[in-house]
Amino acid sequence: MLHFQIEFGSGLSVYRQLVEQIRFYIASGTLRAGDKLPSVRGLSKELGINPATVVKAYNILQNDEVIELRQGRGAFVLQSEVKEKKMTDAHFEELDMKAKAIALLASQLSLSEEELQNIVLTHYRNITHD
Amino acid sequence: MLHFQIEFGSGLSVYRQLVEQIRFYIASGTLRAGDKLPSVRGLSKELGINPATVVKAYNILQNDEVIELRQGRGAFVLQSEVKEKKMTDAHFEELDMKAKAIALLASQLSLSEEELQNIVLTHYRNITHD
DNA sequence: TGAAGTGTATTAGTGTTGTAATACAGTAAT
DNA sequence: ATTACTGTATTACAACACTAATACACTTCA
Repeated sequence: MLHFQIEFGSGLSVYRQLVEQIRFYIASGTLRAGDKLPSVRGLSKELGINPATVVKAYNILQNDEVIELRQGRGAFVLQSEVKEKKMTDAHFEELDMKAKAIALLASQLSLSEEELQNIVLTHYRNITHD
Repeated sequence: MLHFQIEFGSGLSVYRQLVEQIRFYIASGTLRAGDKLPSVRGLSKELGINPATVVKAYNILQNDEVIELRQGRGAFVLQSEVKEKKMTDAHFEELDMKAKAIALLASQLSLSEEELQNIVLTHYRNITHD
């Protein structure tokens, strides 16, 4: 059973969080090619958000050829492989900013170096190792 | 010389990015108590953003008692210590989401486990070690 | 056939975010 | 006093994010 976690005070819009999480599930192998995603109405009800918000997320993923939408059928995963991105300056800046943010949060929560490392690497291995 | 990096397509609003980066500079010791922040007009011009956006970021930080705004003088850092947060479920979810996002990005950019670990830990040590 | 489930589309309204232009008020240096 | 720097405040505007309600069209299954 798929589980989505939406943070409402995070500053990141709901549809972007959805896109990000679905991408992660595909990259980590939890969702594979051909798998069916939750229906627009079902997911919107489960998360307490508007159907149009789910539609927006699904449309973005369809546009990126990550999923396919079939009227009357549902939404289905197209790719199970991770598309690689070219390493650009912009990508590095993005990564660096995310790293700064997570390091700051971890320090504020008094996490040790090992705990922080553990959380990040667990997710990384989840994606790459499978 | 302070340097701010704003990502416009990131989905995170400009004022939030500013708040986040200033918090990081304070936590890492680059900015210390009593230090003067860039002026509203100066920073808005440097970053090519609207003065009101800088004002919004500064007001949030003032509200959190991180900086102090003095009319005619400028903006000054109040604290140089990092306020610790209690570890709540919400905080853990936030950390976990950030970890997922950074792990996914790193894998898409073909970064090795060591490279990812290096970037995150460098920032973490930058904050905690000083 | 009919019902229940899918995605699709439209319109309207609200709140947030950021821009733009302008004016006011306090501080510091000359 | 004057000048040039500070933060403060207001109003208007545009784009984005999300909600709400409604209707349409396709698919599946009993």
